[in-house]
Amino acid sequence: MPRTNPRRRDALADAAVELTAVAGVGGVTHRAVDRAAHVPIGTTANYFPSRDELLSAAAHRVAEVHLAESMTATAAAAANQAGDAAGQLTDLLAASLVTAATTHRTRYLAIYELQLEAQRRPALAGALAKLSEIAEAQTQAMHLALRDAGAPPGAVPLLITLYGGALFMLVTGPGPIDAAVVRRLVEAMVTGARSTG
Amino acid sequence: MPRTNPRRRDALADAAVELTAVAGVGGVTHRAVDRAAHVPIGTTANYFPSRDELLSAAAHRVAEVHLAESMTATAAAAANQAGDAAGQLTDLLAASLVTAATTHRTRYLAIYELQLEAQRRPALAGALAKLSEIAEAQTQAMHLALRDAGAPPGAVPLLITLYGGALFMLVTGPGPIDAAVVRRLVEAMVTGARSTG
DNA sequence: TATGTTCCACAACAACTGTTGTGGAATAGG
DNA sequence: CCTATTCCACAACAGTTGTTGTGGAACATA
Repeated sequence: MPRTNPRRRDALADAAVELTAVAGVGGVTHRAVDRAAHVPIGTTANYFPSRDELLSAAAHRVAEVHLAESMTATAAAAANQAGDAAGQLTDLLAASLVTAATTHRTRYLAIYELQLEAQRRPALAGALAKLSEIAEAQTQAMHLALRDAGAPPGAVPLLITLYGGALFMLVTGPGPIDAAVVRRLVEAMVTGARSTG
Repeated sequence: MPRTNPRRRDALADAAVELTAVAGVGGVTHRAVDRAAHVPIGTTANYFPSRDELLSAAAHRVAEVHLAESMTATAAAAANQAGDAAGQLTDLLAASLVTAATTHRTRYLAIYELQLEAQRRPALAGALAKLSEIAEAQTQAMHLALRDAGAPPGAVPLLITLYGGALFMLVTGPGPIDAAVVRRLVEAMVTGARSTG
């Protein structure tokens, strides 16, 4: 059985993720990953014998990296907790949106590519499901902030949907990211979510 | 020069759009379109000599069909105009979201596929730009309704972004479309957009 | 050192791709 | 009926794909 060296595995999966973003799902082939990762032709095919496994590995990897990064981000956000809950939530989400749409833009492009491919590839859908779980678990702070701000239950999943949708529009949209525009967007999202009955 | 019979052209482009939705951009090949449209192998290659032209034709076609349909929808919506502007807008958007995410789901899947492919295919980006123009022109009624409801300028593009993002989440999300959830989503969007300063 | 096991580089396969060219059918003009 | 032009079905090309198999290197164990 192949696929044994964990370091190589992750490196190949990372290369696959990057390839997904810059070349699309269609550009993710065993040989293309080999070239991108500067390993001999055939290596990727040894670690991920089928294309399903290759794409699922990319999905798992992107979830793994995302989880690792968001844990530190949450810790930092939890550090400063004072006053105006809704305002803090707005600040947090606006900053999060901007960095997601700029610094991590290629990562989300890859995620969207995989998300669409998952429509016709059940194994990929399973791998991507973990990403949604992360997003939900990630919003414990959001729960508290909204509860403090007097929002009804059900406001959190609503906010998550609005946030995720806005991120897609920003990432795939034409223009550069305008922080002021993002700020207004988040204000509208939070206000709207709080007002829901 | 090929590509002459307009009816055949549209039929091939339609087949390309459907293929984009069910097989992804990567599945849209000359021969695959031939098979899907039940025409002899080689036909699509005669009408759209390069892959760029083929995908761009699919984008143009999806915009064309979308425009034709949305014009009748707008006419119907403009028919009943009375009272409570914001409430009417909410009704209109909620109904629009539901049909977009259910009846026209495959169309939007195709659009998202093409949108991502356009990131690395300038010709496609140009073809898709017309879709955004349609969406903006489509919102004259939205402008009026929001103005009547005392919303600030800039609320309309904000609402369009929220709407487009929510549609993506609904179309690519796992579960079926729940009309009540969509309703709450739209209420939050409209409330949020109106409150923006 | 001998041995068994893990890992990997490479070859080979059939199938599919985009693109281009060509010959003939269909059609229109006279 | 003849001719010229438009349209299209098909063949051929070199290249790439997923997948599988194989032989040997590297390694640990004894």
